[in-house]
Parts: sequence; structure tokens; C-alpha cells
Amino acid sequence: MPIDIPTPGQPVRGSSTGKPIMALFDLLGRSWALGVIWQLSDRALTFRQLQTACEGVSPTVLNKRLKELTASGFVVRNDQGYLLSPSGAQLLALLRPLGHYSEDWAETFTQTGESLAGHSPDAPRPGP
Amino acid sequence: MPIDIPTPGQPVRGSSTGKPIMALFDLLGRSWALGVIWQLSDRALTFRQLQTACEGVSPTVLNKRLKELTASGFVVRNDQGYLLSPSGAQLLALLRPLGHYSEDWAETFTQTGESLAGHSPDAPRPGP
DNA sequence: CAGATTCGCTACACTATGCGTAGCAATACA
DNA sequence: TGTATTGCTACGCATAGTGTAGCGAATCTG
Repeated sequence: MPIDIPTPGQPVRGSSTGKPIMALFDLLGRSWALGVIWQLSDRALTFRQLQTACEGVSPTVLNKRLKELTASGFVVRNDQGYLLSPSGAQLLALLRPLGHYSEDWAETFTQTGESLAGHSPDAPRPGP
Repeated sequence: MPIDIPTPGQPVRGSSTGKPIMALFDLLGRSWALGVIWQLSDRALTFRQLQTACEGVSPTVLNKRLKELTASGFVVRNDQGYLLSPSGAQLLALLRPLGHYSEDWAETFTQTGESLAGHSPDAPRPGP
């Protein structure tokens, strides 16, 4: 089974001609892809450390995402484990603002008292 | 069966306590979510127009994504069809830079003859 | 009014993707 | 030698996404 990795210029989800943005969205729009990049923001992590950092990710999927992300040039390996490549760090820089945005977004839920039944007490959201 | 929509403060993929950024990633990390937002960037689209714009999306999933995105406050409806809410437009503004980035990223594939996808066999492994 | 077209959306069977657990080979240290 | 940790695979099950067909409502057309 050849691994299916979204590649610009090749048919991807959202574009039969492989428009770069759609290839990127196809890649990032898979479970845990964004989370993995986020966790690698400031440090290298081993496979098991990543497993722990991404609560609940199965090793099967983690391995798949890591292969996709390395093949796409966002992630590399060294003796410390997995870490972002320069290109990956560049991508993360573009994703960073989403962190602040998400906190503003979250407030719209607490303000309107949206169904929050049975939520466990949580510290004020710490940045990654 | 209640639809499962990632909500800050509730357990989501990547955070049992529902950290906002993880809830957002859970939401955007589902197929077509990013693509739908992207397509609505500059105009309102009807359901069928969206179906056409997102080549190959099934109506089942499109409907699901639209429900999630409206419930999350990113998308609204008017007589013209679906369009981004102010909050959604704000989110899109943060995603826009990815468009340019993806173009640069795509060049790394054409430069290397599009065969970057085969990842190098082995890097030095992190010793336990 | 009858017919045709388009609309948003649902039903349903099939396939792909992800999950959870177990566990293996390799390395490191005792 | 034994124990522990590493990266990672196997496998069975559950969920998410695909593809096609088609419904009821609304809007044109004659």
C-alpha cells in the first residue's frame, strides 16, 4: 500500500489539479496534523513524547502523520527526536496567531453559557 | 444522535480539558473544513455552489461541516446562501498567508522533480 | 394551472481513516 | 543476564467520508 501524501500538482482533496493551497489543506486537514506541528513548536520530541503530548493519539496514526509531514518537508529527525524543519517553523509562525484567536473564540462560548455540562475544572489556558 | 462538535472547554481531540487551540484544530482538522472557509472568502455561496467549488465533496459531509461551522460561529446563512460571519472572516484573515506560503512550498516540489515524497531511509535515531 | 428546473438536504451502501491494545526488535543500562 | 525504554507494526473494531439516488419545497415556464 503506497502511502497517499497530498502533493502540489497532483490531484488532492479539493483540487483535481493539485492547487498548492488545497494540497496544504488536505495535508493539514487530517487528524492530528496541526496538533503535531503545534507540539513541536519549541522543542524536539521523541515518538513517545509526542504520543503523550498529543493526548490519545494512536501510534498508528502518529506514525502516519509523521511520515507525511517529513515527506512534505515540515518535520525532520535528529538524535533528539522529531522537530520542525525551517519550512515547518515558517508554517508554524503562520499558525501561531490562531492560538490567540482561539482564546477569543472560546470566550464566546463561556459568555453565552453554551452547554458546558460536566466540564472538569481547568486552569486558565496556558500557551503551548 | 447528537452531532459531535468540538467545543472549547469540553474534551476534544488533543486535549481532554478542551484547550481552545485544540478545539479549533479539531474543528479545522476535519476534511473540507478549511476548504469550505477558503471558498467562502470573498462571496456567499449556495449549497450546490459550494459543492461545485469544493470539487468532489459529498453532500453528506458538506452538510455536516456547514452545521459544525455555523454552530461554531464561523459561518452564517442569508438569502444569498452561506457566508463567513465576522468571526469567520477574522479567522480567514489569519489563514490567508497560508495561500502565499503554499505557493513557495509547492516550488520545492517542482524544483526537486516532484519526487520529494520518498523520504530518506534513516536518520540517526534518538538513543533511549 | 401543469410541467420543468433548481434548491437544500437526506438515505443508504460501500470504503477509507482512525482507535485501542498488544507486542516486537533494537538499544541502553544494571 | 535481566529490565526498561525506544520507535514502530499488527490487528480487530469503530467512526468518518464517498458516491449515487432521490425527496420535498420553491421558483420559473408555458
